[in-house]
Amino acid sequence: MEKIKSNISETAELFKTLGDTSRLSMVAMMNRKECCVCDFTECFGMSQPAVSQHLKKLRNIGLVKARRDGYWTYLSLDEESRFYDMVPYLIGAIPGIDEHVDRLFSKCEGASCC
Amino acid sequence: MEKIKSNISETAELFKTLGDTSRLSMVAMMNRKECCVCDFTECFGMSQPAVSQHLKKLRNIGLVKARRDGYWTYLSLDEESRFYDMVPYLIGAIPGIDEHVDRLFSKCEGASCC
DNA sequence: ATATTATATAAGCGAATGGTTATATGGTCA
DNA sequence: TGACCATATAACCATTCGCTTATATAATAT
Repeated sequence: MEKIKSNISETAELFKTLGDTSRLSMVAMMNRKECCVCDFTECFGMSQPAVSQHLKKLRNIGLVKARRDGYWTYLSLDEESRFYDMVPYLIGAIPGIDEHVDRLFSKCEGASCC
Repeated sequence: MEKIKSNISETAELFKTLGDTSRLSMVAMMNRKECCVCDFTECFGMSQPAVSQHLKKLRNIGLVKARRDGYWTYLSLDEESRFYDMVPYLIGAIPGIDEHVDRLFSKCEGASCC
């Protein structure tokens, strides 16, 4: 009974978290491959703390996990997440998403991790 | 090019709008059948202006349309909306949604439109 | 006309959001 | 050790959110 209610609010929380252009784009990128924090700062032209705070929200709902390797931290969709299976559909529903993600990745060729 | 970007932000806007438990529940109810404003005030125990403002957001993104009949205004998902086809999937992805919507509808039996 | 009913809008308020700059953390390398 | 790098966190600020109360609007009904 209460579990149902919490399912609703958890799903609402997912949508809320995806309801930001930057985070939605990040998830779209991670839906294609693992990404480095510096990829995001590079291709969004966004400050490092801003990226870090967006990623924190994505980690907080369990959608994204982090892996550290030397200097860099790599982010990817967490296949343990209850939302994991929804992501490809949600992202796939965005018209022109493939071109958008292409363009974003082409912008982060200068990122320090590359 | 710019069109793609706007697709992203429009989709983000959709998620943001659905990222609220009340609005998500309203959409889940309308996904089953047309609803009256007073249904919502009744089953959410929410004030009339609060409901009205939530509905305005749903109408602003074109997801919901209104039909007036005498005293009452009836709301439903707008089949003209670019998001219309996504709704059943998005709602269907919420665990236990059917029971939740059942419970909500059972709460609005006292609504003035009935 | 006037009263009544459902709904919309306006104004105000506390809380949350998303950015900023400054600083802390923690791994790497000389 | 100490300097350096990527990332996280803290503190702050302007804007947005979601509610409230009060009032406006528009369709009945008497």
